[in-house]
Amino acid sequence: MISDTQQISAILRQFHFLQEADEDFREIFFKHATLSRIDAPQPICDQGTQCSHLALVLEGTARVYKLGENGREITLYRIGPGESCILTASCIISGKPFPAFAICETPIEALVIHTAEVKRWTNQFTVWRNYMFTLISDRLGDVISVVEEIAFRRVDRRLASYLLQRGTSTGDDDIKITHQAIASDLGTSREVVSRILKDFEHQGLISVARGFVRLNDAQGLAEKTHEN
Amino acid sequence: MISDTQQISAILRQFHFLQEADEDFREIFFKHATLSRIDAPQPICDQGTQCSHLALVLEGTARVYKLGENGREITLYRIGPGESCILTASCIISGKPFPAFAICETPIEALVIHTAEVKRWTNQFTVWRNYMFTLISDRLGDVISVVEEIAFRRVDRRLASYLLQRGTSTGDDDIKITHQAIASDLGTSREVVSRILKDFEHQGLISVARGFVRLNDAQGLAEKTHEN
DNA sequence: GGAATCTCTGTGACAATGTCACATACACCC
DNA sequence: GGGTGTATGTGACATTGTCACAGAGATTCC
Repeated sequence: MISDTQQISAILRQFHFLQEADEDFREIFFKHATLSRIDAPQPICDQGTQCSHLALVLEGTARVYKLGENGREITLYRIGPGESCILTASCIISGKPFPAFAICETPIEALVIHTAEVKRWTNQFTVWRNYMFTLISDRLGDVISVVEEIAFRRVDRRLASYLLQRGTSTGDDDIKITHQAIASDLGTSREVVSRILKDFEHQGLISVARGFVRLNDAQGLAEKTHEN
Repeated sequence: MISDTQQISAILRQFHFLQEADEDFREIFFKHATLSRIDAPQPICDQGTQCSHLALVLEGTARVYKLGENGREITLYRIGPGESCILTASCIISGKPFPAFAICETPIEALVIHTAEVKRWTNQFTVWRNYMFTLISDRLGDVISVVEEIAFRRVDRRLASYLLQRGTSTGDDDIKITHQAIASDLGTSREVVSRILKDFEHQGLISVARGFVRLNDAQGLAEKTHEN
């Protein structure tokens, strides 16, 4: 139950579908939503488990990933403010177990809604239903993009894209991350990442140090993303 | 508009959700559904196009795949009898362009429903809505499996699994397929497939000839799927 | 029948990527 | 300062992808 006016208006700003909702639905929504905090780093969903709640993220990010037999990982997508773990939703609706792992990357503040409500609203409210459909469609698109990336693009180009994206998203040219973490995002191994980073460094595009990467020549890096 | 009683009962047998539907929805469904035939091989949806119809497949199969810059392909999933192109549905709902290619593999007989109806039913009928959600969830699961496969499993093991599956699905030990087609399904290149098939042949597991593969030792092939 | 022309498969060389074992370097704690 | 983690570097080798081109069936056309 959420009643703080300030909180409610903050939530409305994040979740666009609530703005379009009528009073009826909003009332029910805030009545059943619970504000919850999760500390990072911490697993949220484990592969093969059933989901009992849906989380709408207000603050912080979570990472949804697959784990390979050999211990390698690959990130399927991230969930940030204004988004929601649709895989959870998908599991709720289809009743299937969660097919991946989800982990809290930064402390998360989220609205938590019980499975039963999610189901009820899906049948009852068009606004909510559309929100759910859009989420699932978007994630399907995300995952298809991941397939495309790993199936067809060379690792060095993907790494270049990755660094640029990480750089601009933080607004900074210093990226605080380990080689292992990059490898886990891209679905490759640490050694490969180290090798390519060293290459980029020799070419003067970046500087690497323990735990971070600095972009020196974003322009040059951008060229690496498409052709050799 | 579909009115032939025989046809209707055949359709009911294929699409489980229609059996659970009330008379109301069924009537509307058959009123707006059109029976359509597509000859193979023929592209159905092209990447980047908008979808104007949703197809529920009665007979035949279609393949949904991604195309890489270098001309390589990878199959995301197939659509068979009783299924439907959910990517289309997803696009219809989110209004986004189709993010892949779809092609007719065998002659297809399908029920075609216009976008407007799909949207209307989704808001109006619980049965239909659930059908749509289940489809999207299932496909999301399929695509996630593809990610797992290409990210973590070795090609030889995937190929062994592929052959076994192809074999049992036809009920025959002779699989009529070219190396290129296998490569396109697995998202690798023809040369790699040829190499591994030759390996398998030397080990007495299969026989290969122009345009087909014969399984000689399914047991041995099954062992190849998990460990060296 | 035989030549021309497809499509399909085979092959070797090499580049890119993944794996393994182990060395080295840095950070932090006591 | 030494010990203990964690992060990175490196070389050897296996797997996979790419390229260029060679043959081997199949088909068509004369």
